[in-house]
Amino acid sequence: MKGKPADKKTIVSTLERIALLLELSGANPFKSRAFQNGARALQSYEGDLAEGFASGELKKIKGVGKGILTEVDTLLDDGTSQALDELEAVVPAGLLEIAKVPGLGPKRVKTLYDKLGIESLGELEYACNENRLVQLDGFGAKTQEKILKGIDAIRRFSGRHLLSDAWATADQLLETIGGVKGVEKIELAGSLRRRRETIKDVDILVAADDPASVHEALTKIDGVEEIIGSGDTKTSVRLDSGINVDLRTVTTTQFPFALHYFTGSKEHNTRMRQRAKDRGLKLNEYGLFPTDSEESVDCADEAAIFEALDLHFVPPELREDMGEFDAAESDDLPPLVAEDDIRGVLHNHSTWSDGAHSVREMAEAARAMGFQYLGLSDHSQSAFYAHGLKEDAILRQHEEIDEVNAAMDDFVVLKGIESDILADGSLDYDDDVLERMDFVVASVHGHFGMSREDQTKRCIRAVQNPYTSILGHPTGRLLLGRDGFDIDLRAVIEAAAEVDCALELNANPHRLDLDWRELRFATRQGARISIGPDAHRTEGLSDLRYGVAVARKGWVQAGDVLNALELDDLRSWLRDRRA
DNA sequence: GCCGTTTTCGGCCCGACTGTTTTCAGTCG
Repeated sequence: MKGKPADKKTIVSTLERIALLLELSGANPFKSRAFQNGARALQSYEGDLAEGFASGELKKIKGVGKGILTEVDTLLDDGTSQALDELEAVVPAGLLEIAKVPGLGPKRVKTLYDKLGIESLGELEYACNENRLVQLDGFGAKTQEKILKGIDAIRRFSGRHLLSDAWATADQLLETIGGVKGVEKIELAGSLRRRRETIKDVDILVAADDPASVHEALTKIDGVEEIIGSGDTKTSVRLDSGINVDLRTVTTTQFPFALHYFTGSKEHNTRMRQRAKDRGLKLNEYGLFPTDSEESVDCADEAAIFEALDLHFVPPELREDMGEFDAAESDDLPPLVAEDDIRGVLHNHSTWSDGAHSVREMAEAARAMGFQYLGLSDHSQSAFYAHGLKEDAILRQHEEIDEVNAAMDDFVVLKGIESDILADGSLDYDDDVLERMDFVVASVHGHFGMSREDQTKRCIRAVQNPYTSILGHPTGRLLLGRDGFDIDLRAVIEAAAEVDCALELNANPHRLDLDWRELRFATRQGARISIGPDAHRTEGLSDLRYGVAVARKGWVQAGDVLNALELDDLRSWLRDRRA
């Protein structure tokens, strides 16, 4: 069936789908991995895939060979993939769902399908209730019970959690378990330490004299709903919030190796191990071993492990095998932005639109956090749902801001607006109103369903408007809720960089938009990033920490961040932008 | 399927835990 050309995202996800289907079809597992690797390699390819294919650049990428290029070719041409079509003809779609049940991998999913004809979650549940799994080789009563629980959990929880929720849970656990007698070291590991935007489970690593008491402490914590598993070195529990916690114990000597290992990512670890192997060493969670030796190389901390493999220290946020090895080899790792670098915040709401606190309350809270300025950007007139401001309300709000400013000599409230970007890409007020603003955040709040082409044009027009200081939450996504709207994001980023319009990294934990994967592209184009809390109450200001965390993950430096500027520098930047 | 300053064939990261076994396969991270 002829279709339209696939974009990069579709091509990457198609290759990943092929990899999973290959596993489920019982093919050579290395073939499946090859497709996974190929998908990853293309994902991190900076250029345009169609151009790269035409010029022969894609052929040079490690992990992309003849077989994968064949699929890419047809996907680029008409969006089809013969490999995918053939696999989908053989493997029922429901098996992909079933593979998400904890404890069920490709082998068992295949067994269930081959022996019992199970090809959907519902059928699986029915078969468990009919006690039909126990008759199969390798299955037993406990497995059946576990699968039923897994199906239930999938339905109750998406299985993933916001960075903010997982982080808050982890902070509490670190305090409680860190207080257990005999605990020498305790650290967060896993995707939470890497600051991924959503988290599957909280990983905690402990070095302790008496591991058993540490494991016991976790199982006794308030809010433990189920103990999933418990051994000498690992305990897993599910909290009533639905968050899973994995606790591992090691010795003090092993700690740095285990911390690195359990921090991941899996892809980063694979590269590290290969790198160790290339140097005649074996790396695992217990140490770094020369060939034929039981004695590990001595490493006091993670930095020493990197050093032993001729690398500079890679901050956890960057460990995604997305360029950190090249940078760590050549000492090109950037100094990442830190919370201390932030001088103020530029996207906030007050009671004038849909916020919960007044101008003065927001200002005092921001000042107490050590900021120099607060940019107030209430909603614009088209945003009826959020009590957007008409022109006369803007005038009155500005009077109130002047009063608040007059009462503070070491802090400034900047006059801004979060202007809806209308369907045609224009802003929500006439120029003479925008002229009165210190800054403008322009955001899409409606017409999400426009075509990719029109949406792209719309946002490019908005960033090219000299009154637009910042493009707000550029994709409109809500994590675990809805995908961003269809848009050629890179084209918008390039357009913004061209005219020096800043891009927002919205720090609200539900958004974290711009995505960290795009931040590096944006800063390379020279675009400024505004880390905005989008606070609707004073407490919301502290969401900034999630924004900074994700900015770090996107290789952002203080010099890239608009609101790391001192007030005077920010003001002149805003003036220049408009000029 | 991909890769190769020992290779065009024969590898492809490694270990813990679980549940099923009676020495191990499958799953997970």
